[in-house]
Amino acid sequence: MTRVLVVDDEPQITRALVINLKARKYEVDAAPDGATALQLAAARHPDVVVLDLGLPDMDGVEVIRGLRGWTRVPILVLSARHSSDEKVEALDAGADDYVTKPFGMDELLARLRAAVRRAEPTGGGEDDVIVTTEDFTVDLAAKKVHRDGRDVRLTPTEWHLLEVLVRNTGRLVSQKQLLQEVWGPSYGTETNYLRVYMAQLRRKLEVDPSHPRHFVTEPGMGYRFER
Amino acid sequence: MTRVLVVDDEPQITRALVINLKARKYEVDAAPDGATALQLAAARHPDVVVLDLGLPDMDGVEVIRGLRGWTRVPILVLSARHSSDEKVEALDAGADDYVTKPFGMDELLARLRAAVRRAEPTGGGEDDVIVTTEDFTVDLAAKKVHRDGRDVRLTPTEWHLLEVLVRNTGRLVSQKQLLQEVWGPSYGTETNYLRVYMAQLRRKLEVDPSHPRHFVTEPGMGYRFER
DNA sequence: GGTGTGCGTCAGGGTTGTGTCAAGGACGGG
DNA sequence: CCCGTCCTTGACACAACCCTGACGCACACC
Repeated sequence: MTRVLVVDDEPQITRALVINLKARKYEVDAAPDGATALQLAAARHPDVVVLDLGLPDMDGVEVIRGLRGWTRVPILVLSARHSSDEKVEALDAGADDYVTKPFGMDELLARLRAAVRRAEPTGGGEDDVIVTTEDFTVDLAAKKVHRDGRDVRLTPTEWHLLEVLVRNTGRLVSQKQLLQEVWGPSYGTETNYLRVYMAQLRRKLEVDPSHPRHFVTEPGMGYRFER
Repeated sequence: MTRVLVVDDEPQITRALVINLKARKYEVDAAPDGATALQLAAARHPDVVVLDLGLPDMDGVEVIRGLRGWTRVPILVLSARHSSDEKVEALDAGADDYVTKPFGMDELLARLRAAVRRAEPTGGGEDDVIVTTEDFTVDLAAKKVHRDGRDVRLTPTEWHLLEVLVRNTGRLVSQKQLLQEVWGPSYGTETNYLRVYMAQLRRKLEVDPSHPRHFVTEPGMGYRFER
């Protein structure tokens, strides 16, 4: 769940924000002043900070600097002041966005979503899904199979077949399902394809291809991958 | 140098932006419509996009979606419309910020700096910007390739291709992904480009280009960079 | 014991994909 | 305006891959 830190000294604004955010399944902390804000930020590690610049104890820009000293958490500034200088100062101090009061709740929430979204880990960083057996390992992300200290070369069709089986480890996959996932929806009866390619997978991956241990045939039904 | 793509159909606004940006040492491209914008974005890979929503040929939100299909480049939206719905739609489509016209140049520039700043690579998790193999080294930060004690000259396209492969060291990168990341989202089937440029990379970096050791072909699937 | 069905194995040939080369065109700098 | 660099495009040889048919085997059933 996304955690938001709301920093504002006006109770009615804080309350409105908290209610709206909680209704949208955000987890919300609230701080009425800068000192509490910095403390809460350190303790709770929010995913985004909504910060009113007009605080009783310290300048809002100081709060931004205090946060930026150790975190890149998105900071969305609220302020009653429209002056350009104020905005520039806050943004250059490290704020991510600047909304002037009075603000529309819809817009604020949209800006908040945008701030949270772009802080998300980069899409490229897929966690490596690696499946290990006693005889070989399959890295689904890198599309790599490792065996006896070396990489095993698989053709596209072999890969596709292996992928479907491994994603259903331990489960029986019907011949029809395999055919349709690998060769396309218009296939379903060409079981000879399966026989050929299962044989190739076994030859490349099984210790004793004629007595398969991982790629098990369920006669009349389908195949099953066992670790 | 930071590269900015300005998308606006009003010449006076474009001109004002271009002048102000160039004075601050930004490199600027300009597009008068959505189609040109998408094309330029693919060709030039800007560090930030300033986008007017009121374009002659297509809806600005469509431009946002077109960009978000393949890149996370910061998008700063300009618009004459103050309506909350417009803002929410643009932000949720993937825009990073929304500025209503008329806008103050100081504020716009500050928001632009903020957008560029937060897009910078994370200071904390410094990955290896230098990748070393037995035969050559690649410095991703300095955009340099070193081999046998001297720098290797790469063309922009060669470098881009190398960069994508190196950032996915060990992982298979599909031909489609390579084409889209290097040549732009509208490419995906022009595998002959890949063949030509892979050959050039191998000629410049492999000890034995006809028996590549680092730039491995996975027939029918893609290419893989191995250290 | 014969017969049918499903599965595993093998090798050839057509199809698709890849490496390589060279020519033409776009672009920018001198 | 010319020249060099870079990108695009087409042609061709070669390699890899996929499909196909034939055969053997195991098992179940008649």
